[in-house]
Amino acid sequence: MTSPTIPSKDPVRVRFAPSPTGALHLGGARTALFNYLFARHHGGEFILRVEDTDRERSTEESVSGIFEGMNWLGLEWDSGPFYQSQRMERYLEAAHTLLSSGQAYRCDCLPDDLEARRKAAMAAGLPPKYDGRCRSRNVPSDKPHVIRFLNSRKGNVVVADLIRGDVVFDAEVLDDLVLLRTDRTPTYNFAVVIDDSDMEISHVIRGDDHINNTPRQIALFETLGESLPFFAHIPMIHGTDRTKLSKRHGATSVTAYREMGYLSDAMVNYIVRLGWSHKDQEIFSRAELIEFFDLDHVGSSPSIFNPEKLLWLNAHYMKTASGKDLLAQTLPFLPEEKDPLYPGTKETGPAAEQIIRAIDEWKGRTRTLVELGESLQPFLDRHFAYSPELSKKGFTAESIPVLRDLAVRFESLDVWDHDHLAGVLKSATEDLSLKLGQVASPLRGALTGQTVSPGIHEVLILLGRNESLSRIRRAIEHLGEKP
RNA sequence: GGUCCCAUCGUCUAGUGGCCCAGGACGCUGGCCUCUCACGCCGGAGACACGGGUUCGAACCCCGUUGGGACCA
Repeated sequence: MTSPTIPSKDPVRVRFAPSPTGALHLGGARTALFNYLFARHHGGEFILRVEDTDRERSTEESVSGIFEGMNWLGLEWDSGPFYQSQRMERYLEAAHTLLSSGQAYRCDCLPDDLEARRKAAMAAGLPPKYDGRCRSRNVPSDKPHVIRFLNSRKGNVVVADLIRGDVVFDAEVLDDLVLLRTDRTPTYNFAVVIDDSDMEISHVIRGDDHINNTPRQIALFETLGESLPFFAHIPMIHGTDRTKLSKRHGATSVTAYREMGYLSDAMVNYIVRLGWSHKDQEIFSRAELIEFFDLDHVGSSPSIFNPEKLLWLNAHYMKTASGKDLLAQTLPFLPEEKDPLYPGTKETGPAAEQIIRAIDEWKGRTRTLVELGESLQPFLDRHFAYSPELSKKGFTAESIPVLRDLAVRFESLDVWDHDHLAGVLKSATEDLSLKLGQVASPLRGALTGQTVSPGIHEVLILLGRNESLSRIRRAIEHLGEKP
């Protein structure tokens, strides 16, 4: 790779320009993130532009989905959203300016004809591009027609890509591309160039699926007399089968990951490391990302989405977050409790403190908010069910004496804290000639209905004396009922 | 089919001619810790696609091959 002295074109103005034809997927989110970080790093401006000229495929749902995804990831834009659909007269005007200066012309070739001629050219071993028939035909403006760019570019067009180095295209393969369709709507390449130059974009950072469009756009910029932005084409994100990420690779929209219990910070940290690196560092705070991010360490080969690593990052962010910070994000993953142990489990509710403590005990053991929500269940609901796993682990009628013994000791314990509880368990263990596990395990079953939980002392504290005792009594009853 | 891009452990990557018989991370795996499950800690297996050059020296530079991908059709 050639080396990039990253030019500092001042001021830095970048844009994220999604087509609202679907949700914000991982690749789009990463493109948005790179643009955002580049802007923040250089103190520039991050512009959001919605490329919705394709009225057939663009939807309101997609637009709001994209905004929602960006908001969730914390990618705040500084200006926009601008909609191409609201700039139609601008494209029309620009096309007519080119027309009157002789840099564009009307063409009324029919699609079928074009196709036939293209095939003929291919058969003759020529490139299948537009043959320029209408260049000098002077098609009258009252006939249905498209407006074509009169491409007079000769030689090579080189894209001085900040990531790939010089990418050379032969101008011969460039077409007289359509600027305006018969229905007066602009084509993608035309609208993009008009917008990028009107918005004075300094750096075009986009997926490399657009690199083949770039020489056409450059030819347009030049004809328009506009200075070129810098281009940076970032590699794609592929699915496990190494093809472009799409629906068949499972969840692709970023908001789907929010619903699966992923944290925004984890998601951002994961996608930023796809194609970008900063030495050996894996974990980045938002501030570090802004401080370190630049284009010189963006790689040029495509990467494959790896859900395992995302999961690991999510677990990392969960265990390092405070229970307090996790509370609001966790609440949506708790079912509506019918008989909450802690009433008012709202963020500001009276039980918030209790929930936070439970989250703090659990967050290091679960990898997503969904798992966290499930794990919290026995602590929120006094009508939890006993897991079928329990009896396999020795939670049987034989546990009754141990539980009875513990109940007596707990009733007379004066201070309900970690040290005193540990003391009780220790003496019970010794008096009964058991191992700690043989006491803790049935107790865990009685208190949570589960075979796994945070440390047994923490569970006792979380539930408190009354709830702990009532659960122990209930367990004795439950086990006694067994034949 | 045409144009363009890409190529380091399974995956994300460090590496910009000597520091590399290639480092980190996820995953996998052996162990320690331990009341369960996690976490954490210590260890292990695991890669420079291939072939030619250039050079005293190449993962790094050049050419080709192969493989993959994107776009257009």
